[in-house]
Formats: sequence, structure tokens, C-alpha cells
Amino acid sequence: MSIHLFNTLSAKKELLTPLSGKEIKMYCCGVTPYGSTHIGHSRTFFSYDLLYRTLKDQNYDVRWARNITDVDDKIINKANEEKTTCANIISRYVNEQNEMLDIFSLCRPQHEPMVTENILQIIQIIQKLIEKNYAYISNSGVYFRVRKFSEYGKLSKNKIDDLKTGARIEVDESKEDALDFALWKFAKPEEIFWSSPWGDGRPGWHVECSAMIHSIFGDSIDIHMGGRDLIFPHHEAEIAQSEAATGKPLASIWMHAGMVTLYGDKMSKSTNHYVPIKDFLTKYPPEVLRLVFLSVSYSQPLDFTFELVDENLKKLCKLYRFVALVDSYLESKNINTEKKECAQIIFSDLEGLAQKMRLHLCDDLNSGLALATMFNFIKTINSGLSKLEKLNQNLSQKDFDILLQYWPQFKNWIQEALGILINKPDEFFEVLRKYNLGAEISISQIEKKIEERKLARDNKNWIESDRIRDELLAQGIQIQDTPSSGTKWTVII
RNA sequence: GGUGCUGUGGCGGAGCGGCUACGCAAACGAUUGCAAAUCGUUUUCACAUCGGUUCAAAUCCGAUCGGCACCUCCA
Repeated sequence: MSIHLFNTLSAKKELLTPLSGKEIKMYCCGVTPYGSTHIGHSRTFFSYDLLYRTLKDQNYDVRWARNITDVDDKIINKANEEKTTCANIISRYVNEQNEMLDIFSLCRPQHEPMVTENILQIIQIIQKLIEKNYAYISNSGVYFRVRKFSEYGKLSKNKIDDLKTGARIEVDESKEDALDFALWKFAKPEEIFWSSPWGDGRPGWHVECSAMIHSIFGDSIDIHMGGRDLIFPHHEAEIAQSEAATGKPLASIWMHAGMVTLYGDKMSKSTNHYVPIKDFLTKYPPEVLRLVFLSVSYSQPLDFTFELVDENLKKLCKLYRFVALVDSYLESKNINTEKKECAQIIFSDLEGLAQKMRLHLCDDLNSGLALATMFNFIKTINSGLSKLEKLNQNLSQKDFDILLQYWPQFKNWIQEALGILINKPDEFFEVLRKYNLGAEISISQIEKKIEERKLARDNKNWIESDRIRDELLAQGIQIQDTPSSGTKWTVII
């Protein structure tokens, strides 16, 4: 199956054609670890994850790198603020990020380069740019000569002269042009620094990514991805540096994940308007956030609200209920032998379901349509099973065979490809119960109550049976009597 | 000011030339001891406005009016 991806560079959806064979070289911009990871960051990380999973699912041999910017003004500022070392700040937030990745089951790249591990490569690139006259040394650092790179602006579609008139950049007397950006910043007193042929200092932000890409992958990669806000100047600068140095295109496809707003305004660390991941996880199970992001296309902006999360929690419950239902059909096949076998085949679509969903994922990661396909399937099956119940008939042998062959396979696929439905339904509802109730009522207590209620119901003592149900309801537990598999419970959302 | 994205039913959100997206919410019915879940039906012209292209436009083009992002560090 061919994969089409929207390329910011060409502003078109393009067929993915790897530079070599089935190998994909992919680089994604990571974060600067100076503050708590928030929902906005995680959205971008979820987008990377979806791309990676889709490529893997299509049997590409993906080599993936995501950097950690461990040298930056903000880290230095934060360290000074807290009177601690940069290393402390970095390890604190890198750990936090890694915890987040684990909690959300986000795939990890094979390479997680740090700037400080790549100083040599950075110096080499800058050296090359100086030799080619693309860079110059001033009294505050080494700068890239933007006007010499004629294609500057090709990613963001900005024209150099438009930028200049609109720029609000502080005029730095030592720069030849206000647009020129730093490749190497000379060290101020008591700042961390490395030696270079031009003087002690540290690398500029943009050059780090170029250097890490070149040291891991070489001159060109297949896919470069990052948040939308990095298009300009970061990615534009990366293109300028790398392509000026090598004369080859840096990346074939440039992908950008949409920004997350919080009740209408952009989530951002600098404006202190954000929901930290830690806070989110005190209220909701992690899988819900994945569904929130899967429901909307990765490139579009997303307005995060708790109403939206609640809606997705309901959707997730619906998905898990369905899994539980189908599982029960597969497990209890031989129980109701007295029932007649149904002549109609209900599960015939199951065989091609994953493939249909794949088709959407391969179309610029259209996870929303993939999910819609799944929901359509659920409706068809529920409708079929509902008729079956009405006629008091059993699943056909053919259906059972289809289930046996394709259902475990499908569940496995959706876990791998979309990263959802990774728990057993019982476990999921148990996790939800903990979120809603803390430790007030245990599963064994719930089950005891259900047992008591069953006794009352058997005696047609409806008053007692309803009393027990209301009691559980007050504790957030919803009872469900099923015709064939007894009484079940779920959590009220 | 420049650049890019965007305006879809009560809400979120796909679709981007002809086909009920999907989900949530609401109402009624079936089912149920009553519920829940599930199924069925409904929520009258859903596609910002005005022009144009076309046999056909939410979808393409133009204009107008909104919203967001970037042009300074940002995922």
C-alpha cells in the first residue's frame, strides 16, 4: 500500500518514495527540557508516534531520531533561578518526558541525540559554512548569511524582503543583516562553553538539529517532522544551513503537527497557559488522550477542553464495550447449544476491516476516518447481534470461524497500529473506576453487591434489587443486566 | 504589514467536484420486572457571505467578512 503524506515544502500531499529501498530516515524535533511537559507537547509526540506506527505497519525499515536540546538559554536561566546546575534541570525534565512516553505507550526512537554529544559535528558544519562563505564571524558569534542562501523562505513561503520589513528582531550591530541567525554564540562569563576555532562558546539553536541529522543519517533524510510553530525560523534555518553546507536537499518531506490551544488560546510554557501532563493524568486514564488526538487530523489545530476529553472517554468506553461483547461471543460459543444457529453471516466485514482502516492511515495519517470505519463496523455488528438476540438464535458456525481467525488478529493490529484498546476491557473499566472513585469501593465489594442483587431478583424482590442498584449508582457504578452473560458493571462517566 | 492554515448540523469533527462520514448530546419507539447497554426513527434547507466555472460545487476560482498560527523563544 502506498503512503501519501502532506509535505509543507510543496504544500501538497505526496507519495512517499524512500531515498533507498524500504528504508525511511526520519528526524523529529524534540523539546528543550526546561519545564513540565504539557498536552501541547504530547500532541506532537503522538503525531510522531502515529507516523512511526503507520510506517512500521507498512513494513518500512524506519530509522528514527528525536533530539533533546540540552544547551539553551532557558535551561541556563532556570538553573540560575533555582540555584542549581543545568544538568539537574535537564535530567529532571528528561525523566519527566520519558515517564510520559511510557505512560502513553509512545514509541521510542532509536536515536535520542543530545546537543552536547554532537559539538564536534556542529563545529564541522559551521566550519564548512564559513569556508563556503555562507557564514561569518562577528564579535558576538558566528552567523549565517541568510541573503546568500537564495532559497531562504521556501518552506515557510516567506520572502526575505517581507520578513525584513515585518521583523521585530532586536538590531544586533555586529550582524551584517538583521535576519542572520547565530550558528555559534560566544560565551558570556560563567556560562557553559566549548572551545572552537573561533572562540569559546556554544551552538545556536538551529544548527544543532542539522548537525545531529548529518551525524546520524548523512546529508539527506526522508521525513523531517516538528510542531507547526517550528516552520519559521527553525526549520527554515535548518534547510539553509544544511543545504548550503552539503548542496543536497535536507529532507524529502516536511511534516508539521498542529498546535493545541486551551479553551481558545495557544498552550505555551512561556505564557503559563497550559495543562501539564501530570495534571491530566490525575483526572483521566492515558488512553483517552490518544483517542482525543486520533479523532482529529494531526496537522490541524486542536482546541483542548475537558468537554472534548469527556466526549472521547465516552467513545473509548463504547470501543471497550464492543471489544468485551465480541470477546464474550467468542468465549461462550458452546454455552447456548439449544439456540438455533443463525443463517446470516454477521462478521463478514471483519476480515477486511484492518485493511480498510490502513487505507485511511496511509492517506496522510487520516486516523479520524480510520476510527469512523471502526465505528461503522461496530454499528453493523451491534445491529446484527441485536437481531440475533431478538430471534433467540446463536452465532453461525461460519461467523464463529471468522471470529476465531480474525478477531484476535484485529485486536492485535489496532493495538500496534493505533495504540488503542491496549487493555482488556475489564482492566480498562477497573482503571476507570479507580479514577472516578479512588479506593472507596473494591471490585470484590461490587461483585458481592451484584450477587446480593441477583438473589433479590431471583425472588422477584424488585424493591431490594433496585435499592442495591441505586446504592452502587451513588458510588459511580452502573449495573447492566445482559440476557446471556449475567450482570455486568461499568463506571458512570 | 507579510506568510500559511481555517470558517461544516445543538456540540466536536471528517469529506475537498456527483454517494447517509463518524462521535457526543437531545427526543420518541423497541428491548428490559424497572434500568443500563444495544437496536430503530427523528433533530425541518449542515456546509460564513456574495459572485463565477461546471450537466453537477460544502468541495474549484474570485471578492467580502470572521478565526487561528508564524514573522521573537516555543511542540
